[in-house]
This record gives sequence, structure tokens and C-alpha cells, in this order.
Amino acid sequence: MPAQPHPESASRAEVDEADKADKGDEAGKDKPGGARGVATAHGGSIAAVARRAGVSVATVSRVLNGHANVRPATRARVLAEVESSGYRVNELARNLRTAESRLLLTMVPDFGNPFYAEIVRGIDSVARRAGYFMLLCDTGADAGRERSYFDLLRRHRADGAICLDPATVQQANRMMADESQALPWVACCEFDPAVGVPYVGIDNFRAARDAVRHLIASGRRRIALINSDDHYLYAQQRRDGYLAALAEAGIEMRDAWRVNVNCLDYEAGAQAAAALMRLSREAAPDAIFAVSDTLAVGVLNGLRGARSRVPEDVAVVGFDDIALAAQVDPPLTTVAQPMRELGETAARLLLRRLADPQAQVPGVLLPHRLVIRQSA
Amino acid sequence: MPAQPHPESASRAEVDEADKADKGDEAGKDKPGGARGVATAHGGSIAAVARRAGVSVATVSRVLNGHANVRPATRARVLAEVESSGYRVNELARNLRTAESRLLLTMVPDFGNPFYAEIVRGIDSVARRAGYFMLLCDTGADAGRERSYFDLLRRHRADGAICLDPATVQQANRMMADESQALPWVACCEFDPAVGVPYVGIDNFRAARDAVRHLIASGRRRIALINSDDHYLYAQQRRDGYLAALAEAGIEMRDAWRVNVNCLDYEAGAQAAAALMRLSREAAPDAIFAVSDTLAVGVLNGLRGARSRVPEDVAVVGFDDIALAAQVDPPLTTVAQPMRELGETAARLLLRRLADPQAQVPGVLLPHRLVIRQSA
DNA sequence: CTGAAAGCGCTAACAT
DNA sequence: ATGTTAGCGCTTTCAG
Repeated sequence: MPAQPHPESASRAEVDEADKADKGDEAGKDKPGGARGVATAHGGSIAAVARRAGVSVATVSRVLNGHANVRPATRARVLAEVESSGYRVNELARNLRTAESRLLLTMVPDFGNPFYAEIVRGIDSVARRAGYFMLLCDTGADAGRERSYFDLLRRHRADGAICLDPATVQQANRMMADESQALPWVACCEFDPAVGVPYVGIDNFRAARDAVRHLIASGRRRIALINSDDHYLYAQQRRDGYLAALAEAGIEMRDAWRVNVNCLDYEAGAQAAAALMRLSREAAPDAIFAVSDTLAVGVLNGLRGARSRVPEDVAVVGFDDIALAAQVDPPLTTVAQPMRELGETAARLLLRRLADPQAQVPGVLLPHRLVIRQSA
Repeated sequence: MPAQPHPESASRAEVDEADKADKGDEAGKDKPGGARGVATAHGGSIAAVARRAGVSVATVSRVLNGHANVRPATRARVLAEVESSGYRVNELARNLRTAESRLLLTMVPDFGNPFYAEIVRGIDSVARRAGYFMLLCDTGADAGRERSYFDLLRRHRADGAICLDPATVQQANRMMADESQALPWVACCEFDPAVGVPYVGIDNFRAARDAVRHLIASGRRRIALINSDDHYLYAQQRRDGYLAALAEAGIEMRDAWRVNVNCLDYEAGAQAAAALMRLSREAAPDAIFAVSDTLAVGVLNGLRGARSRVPEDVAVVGFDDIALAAQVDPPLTTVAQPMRELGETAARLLLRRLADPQAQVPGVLLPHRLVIRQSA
């Protein structure tokens, strides 16, 4: 199989299949000093292949990497030897030599959340086509840690990074005001255009405003907002969109209707909804806008527990449009984010940055869309 | 910070923080031949640190790796230099030298599925404590590909692998009958005890039988099974458990009640349920056992569309007990799998194998549990 | 307790 | 078109 044809792909010849065991190796000559065979696995080295094929290591390397200047006959001979010996390139060595890990780091606050899972898929798909693999870090897994994930870049563990975690994005923006721009990373979903780090996301202000406008248009006046931590930029933007919609309709906003949660899981949504419905009859909301579908699904459950009907008593609007949104009862009206594209775009921006460190990579805003189902 | 105290952890001194830029580097001497500075990033090399600290590279290495034989004063001097220069070890070089990538490959059929997401978390948590990072591959992403993911092991891209994908597990068991036992990997959830590859999972036969027994105990007689591809071992085992429960109760099994789907998402469950309810009144089931909660959630939706009440008209039992199971309406009765532990155990087995390649790593079966909620 | 030096396996000059 | 060879940056003998 020759070099991969895909435009973005690294031009390395893939050495697939051929599962036979290796023939005699250089068998530890036991020279004095240095590590003996510590790194030598079953496959043999490129030198062993070269010797058996009767060519130099350079030629084997050229064949392996799909370089042009190799006579077909020679190439065939090398390939045959590779095939029969089951040789596999040692990427550890290749990586050191080329000074790249061909790994992309993806930092997620919680990949149990389907929203992030879908974005990660988008990242993975374009990364792989470009010959990169994905190092996945659940930043929520050890929240207490001081350690910076960006150190993984400095230590050459990954060539670039995509950060989906708002907390980590903010920490990065703060802690390395200048250096963060030097490190090859892009922010996804949470971003600060002012900082100069490439990003991709949506217009959270408008998206939230659209959602609340919809609620208002359908006659709701007592609209609650279940938001994530106001510390995050996207949370602030969505809150402002909510406030703007209320203001333009001349609707009063009550503090009791604004609740912040520090976790976006179902349980948090259910509890927030339950708390909201414990307000006195005249203070209880007739609509709830949750900034995440997982939260909204929990809200549906909390409302059920409070014996409130949706949408009759309380209308519910979610955010993201994860697959689950269409399955719950009632199906969720929600603000769709192009999750897949968010991930793909993030990866492409990063790849562009890696291909040309000088490149001026832009920030991009993708369109959102209000999906009206039956919960509002 | 000295060597990490954690029992499983690699004893490498962590070099955190210190974000200042590096001082003057060796500055490409431009010797003839060889690559000049191609791999030299901002941080400077260990040699530069050694020179500036007035010690040898060996000493710096010893300090960095928390070795004992270094005079406190020397250690302090090195640490100070590391700190002030913002030096970071180049793991590419370290990896080549030590012949390990310190990466664990995790193969998942679909990490959009919360079941797998939770297992992956379990893996990640123990892997990280042991100083490994996780390379995540969504095997469903490029299903058509012939390429073997196990090649990543042979190419030293990862030190070991955990496979959660039934298709890939079977392919591995088939394609490399002997070699698969040599490669450091463990099967999770889908496994064949006969093959000799370490594994962790549950007793699928018993779990399914328990679920169906529960249905029978609550008076159901017309029990449908929505299973995944019968090609998979776990699917066969669950089917057999279903059949056994039916047989021991002397209940007839109808072919029309057995449906196989090749995808475990909500939509597949909804469609399967809809199809089941299109059967004539006397042929329609009064209970549905779905082998995955995602399927079961879809079933709930499909049943709603068919105007069947749950559990009055049709009882539903799912499998896995993902967080969502408790949120839907009605809350799902399901067979709980210890997802987190499944992942943690898989990682521990693999780690044990890596620590001692000769070690006889066992197969382990974790307990399941029937969680009765309101759907059945 | 410290230093000198040998490579790990590979890629890419540079020569032929 | 092919071979020779110099390192990539690190860890680890082995000597002192």
C-alpha cells in the first residue's frame, strides 16, 4: 500500500497486516555500556530489515515513508521483507526523530455528557484522517490538581490541544497571557475572542435570546433560567441573552428564577426544577430555560415529581440538541449546536496551526438553530 | 516535588509550574549532517540545563527521575535551574530510551453511548494514577477499515490496550489465535474465556435470566427480546439467559418476539418497539427486554408512539443502568452493570500484565444487579 | 555521589 | 537511485 492519498494525511506508507512473527533479530550483542535491547521488541529494527533485504536503512526508510526515489524493484524487495518479517515501524523512534508525537490532546470537562461526546467524535474524525490520534483527558477527573494540562504540550506528549473545558480555557487565558498564544491549542465552545487564541463556538448571546423569545412568543412570562456557573463566559453570554429577551419584552426578572448549578448532569437539573417548583404558587415559573439538554432532561423529571405538566404548566427549553432530546417525554424544544462541526472545525483549526505555526488562525462562530418540539 | 508516593505510579519527579521562558539555548551550531535543531523546542534540552547548573546530564536525569543518589545541595541546584528555565522533559526522547509510550489504548465501539463513557472513565482514573494517559479510539468511526488497531501496539504507539468493542474483540480472537495472547491487551465486556486473553465482564447469561425471571414473576408471558447482533458472544449469552428463563417457566417463545438490531442507539430501540407493537393484538408482547438502556429508552419512546402504556400494557426492562435510566418516564427497571469497576478492573489487569509480562492474568466476572424501578 | 559515554530506532542531509 | 552517517534528547551502565 503506497502513501495515503488523502490530502490532509501524512504521507507515510501504511504497513498493515502481515502478522507473522519476526525472524532472528540482532540478538543482543551485549556490548559494554549503553542499554542492551531494552527497546528492542519482537519486530526487529529497520536495520535488520535493511540487512535482510540487502539494502541500506535509508532505503527502507524511504520505502516505508513512500518517498519517490526508489526503484520499483528495490521497493518490492523491501516491501517483501517487511511483509514476511512482520516488521512494524517503531513510532517512538520516529517521533523523537521527527520531533512530533502525532497526538492531539482533547480536554473535556466530562465525556459522560453526550454533548461533549459528539464534539469529541468530530475532532477524532478529522484528526485521524490527518494521521493523528487522540489523547483524551477528562479534566473533571482530577479537578483538584494544580497541574496544567498544557504541560503535556511542552513535554511533547501531544503536538497540539483542543480544550472543551471552560474552566481550563479560562485558566489558560489567565495563567499564560502571552505564552498561551504560542502554544498550539484552540478553544472550543468556551472562548474569549480578546485573548487571541483560535476558537470555535456559537453566538451564545443570540442563541439564548432566541430560546427565551420563543418562550415569550408562546405566552410565557415567568421564565426561569437554570444556568451553569456564572464564572464561565458562555454562561454569562447566555444569561445576558436571557436578560435581553426579557428586557425587550418588558418582562420583570426575578432573582428567584435564576439558578446556577455547578454540574450539568440530570440530577442537577431535577433538583433545580424541584426547588423552583417549591416556590409559592404565584412565584413559581411557567417556563424553564436550561442551558444544557442534560439539565433539561433532569428538569422534566423534577417537574414530574412536582406534578407539573409540560408544557401545560411549565414549558421547558433545553440547549445543545443531543440525540436524547428527541426521545424524552415530551420531546424537548432546544437550541441546537452543530456539535459534530464544532469538533471538526476545532480540529481543522488546530491542524492548520500545526502545519504553519505562523498562520493567523481565525476564531469561528457556527450557526445555532432553535428546534421546536413539544416541551415548549 | 520528590518521586510520587502512589504505589502504582511511575517514580518520575513531576516538574510542574514554572512557566517562564527558557534562556539561551545551544543555538543551532549548524554542524554538517544530521538534523539541526529540528526537535529543539523552547524548553532547551537536558544538556542545556546540566551545563547551566554545572553538572552532568546524568545528574539532571537522576534529579528529574527522583533517584536517590544525589547530594541535596546538587539536587537543589538542578531543581532551581529547571525551575528558572522552565525546562520540561521531552517525553519523545524519554519514551524512545525507555521503550515505552506510557499510553494505554482504549478501543470503544461508540463513546457516544453513556455505558461505554462510564467504563472509559474507570479506565482513565486508574491509568492516570499509574502514570499512563489514554489513547481513545472509536472503532465505529471507520468501521470499514481493514487495519488492525492492535498494530498500534506493535508500532509502540501504546504500551497496552483495552478493547470494549465486541467486533474488535472477536476479530482479535480470530485473527491472531496465538499472538493475541502475546500482545498486552485485555478484553472488557465482550470476551471468550477459552482464548486465554485476560478479561473482565459480567455473567451475561445469569443477568439476562434474572431480568426475564422478574418479568415472568410479575405475570408477563409474552416477552420480547431486543438484542444486539447474535454474532457477539454477550448477545448469545443474554439470548440464552432469556430462553432459559422462558423454558424453566414453560413459556412459549415466538420468533416474532426476538428482534436483533445492529446499533444500540435510541432510534433503533424506538423502531424495534414500534415494529413489535404493529403485531396483531394477540401477537403483541406484554413485555420487552432490551439488552441496553439506550435501546430501552428508545423503546419507551416507541411505545408512547404506539399508545401503549408502560408498564400497564407493556413492561420494559433495560440493561446497564446508565444514569439516564432513573430519569426517564417511567424510570427504567434494568440490570445494573458495575461500569466504573469494569473499567477500573480492566485497567488494573492490563497494568499488572505490563508490570510483569509473564504474569498469569486472570479473567474476572463482576456482579450484576437487577434494579427495579417502575417500568417493570 | 557524580561524570562520561553508549546507544534506543529512526529520518534526512549529504555524498556517490 | 542508493548508501553513509549524524544526530533527535534522554536514561543508564560503568568508572571514578
